[in-house]
Amino acid sequence: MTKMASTKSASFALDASRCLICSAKALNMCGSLEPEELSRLSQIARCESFGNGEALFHEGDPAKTVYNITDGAIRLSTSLKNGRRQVVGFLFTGDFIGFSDRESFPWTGEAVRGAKVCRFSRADLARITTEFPKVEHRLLEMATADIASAQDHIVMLGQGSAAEKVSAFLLALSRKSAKRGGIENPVHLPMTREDIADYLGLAFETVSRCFTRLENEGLIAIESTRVVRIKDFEALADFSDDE
Amino acid sequence: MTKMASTKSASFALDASRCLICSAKALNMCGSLEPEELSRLSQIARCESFGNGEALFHEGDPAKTVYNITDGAIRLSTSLKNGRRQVVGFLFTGDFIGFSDRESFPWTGEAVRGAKVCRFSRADLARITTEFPKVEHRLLEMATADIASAQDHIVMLGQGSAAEKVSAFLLALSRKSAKRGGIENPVHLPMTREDIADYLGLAFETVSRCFTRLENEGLIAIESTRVVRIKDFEALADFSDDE
DNA sequence: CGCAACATTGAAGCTTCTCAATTAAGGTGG
DNA sequence: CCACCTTAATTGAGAAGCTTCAATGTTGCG
Repeated sequence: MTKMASTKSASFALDASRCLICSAKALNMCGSLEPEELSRLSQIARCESFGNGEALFHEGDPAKTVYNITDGAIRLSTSLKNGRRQVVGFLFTGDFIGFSDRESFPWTGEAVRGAKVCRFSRADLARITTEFPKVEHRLLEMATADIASAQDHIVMLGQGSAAEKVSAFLLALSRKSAKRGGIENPVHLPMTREDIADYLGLAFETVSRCFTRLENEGLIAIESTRVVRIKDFEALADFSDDE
Repeated sequence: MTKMASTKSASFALDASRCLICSAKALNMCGSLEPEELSRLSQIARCESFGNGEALFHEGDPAKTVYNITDGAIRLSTSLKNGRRQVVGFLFTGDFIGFSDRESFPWTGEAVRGAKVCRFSRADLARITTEFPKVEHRLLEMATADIASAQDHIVMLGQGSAAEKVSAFLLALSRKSAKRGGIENPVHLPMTREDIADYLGLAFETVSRCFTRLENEGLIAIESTRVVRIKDFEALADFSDDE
């Protein structure tokens, strides 16, 4: 793993436009935060950057901080005694890291090909949520979205063949990208085949074979290793929980 | 499915001792609710009972209500086009149903061998959370627990052999029972082998074979179809993510 | 340019699924 | 209370799919 000591706590300004807790745009859903609330959030936030594969925190570290991703992608994973790894989730711009009731992080968080985050001290955030109920309301909304995402993951893992899982994964990535304002169709895959395999509970060779097969069947086009164009959304969707 | 028209909206009193939102005991974790808050919650709650296999709501129904389980177990599941079913979760006394940002329920909720719930109108609850931030704080805690539970489920689904999944499932059931004040060891299984299979992404025959094998290896004793005694916690735990 | 990490492809083996038959359990009505 | 009928659970054998082991090809970074 490339370990670049690239943490930059130097940038003081909170990138509010990309930080979902603070973003006025995101908060339109539930009424916007007052300037005072935004200001208080800015005071406790610290922006950091992480390089390719660099860890934000490790499984078991005391969970004193939470994060809001402002750019890039983060991989949450746990490793099991047998040496295997389960990727619990991929998080993208706008997503929140830190919904856990435990003293220490239940997963390792690593940047997938570079990422920027806003870091909050859990204690600071707790003080602010007590003071400003709207912030807590926003957190509950984000936790609810997290639950939906985990349940989608459960359905992906539990049902169907390897090819169905990979199809569902591609469609989910596409959908999530569109939802955060990115492009829908040439799907960009920041993660490796092994990451995808550990997310879907498959061997990485199997994932690779599924990509090849989906391309041969004309459902996708592998434009490059990390860019996949969906050629037939409906067929892929049917495939992902039909055949 | 046995369809008993057993819904009893007749009982007006809120069983606060078993309703985690309202339970003073549960709220000790985060400071207790004021009598006024409890009273308001009681006003909007309605207690209902459901018989064996009876549905509280179906996938796609407008999600106008949320529930808090006061007795029994509920199975949340989605069915896929190919006819297969994924059980997204089993919920027990104290658990909350309704963390979803969608207009309609993303899953079907059914009683597993009889259950009692407190039903709340989502709109009523929203009014109360606006008025009483402590209630929202409590909801966030419950949502966080839900996320942890979903992630445990993800790890169970993604990793290991069928026997490892079944071992992990038994240990998780035991732990959850102990956590809500029930017995830890002879694990009671309210659900069928098929329910377990659909939860773990296996065929029900495979689940059955795993029970038999775990018994033959001396790790468990099947006291009856629905009661399993764990004879060797450590071996089962090692087994569940080692071998 | 060269090395190291990532990805693809092939073949053999093994786990799980599917299909099928049998046994056990649970609930209903006589 | 027992017999019956339906549902649930167990067990077996064969087929399918995934994983593992192994080799080769590709990409990207220093």
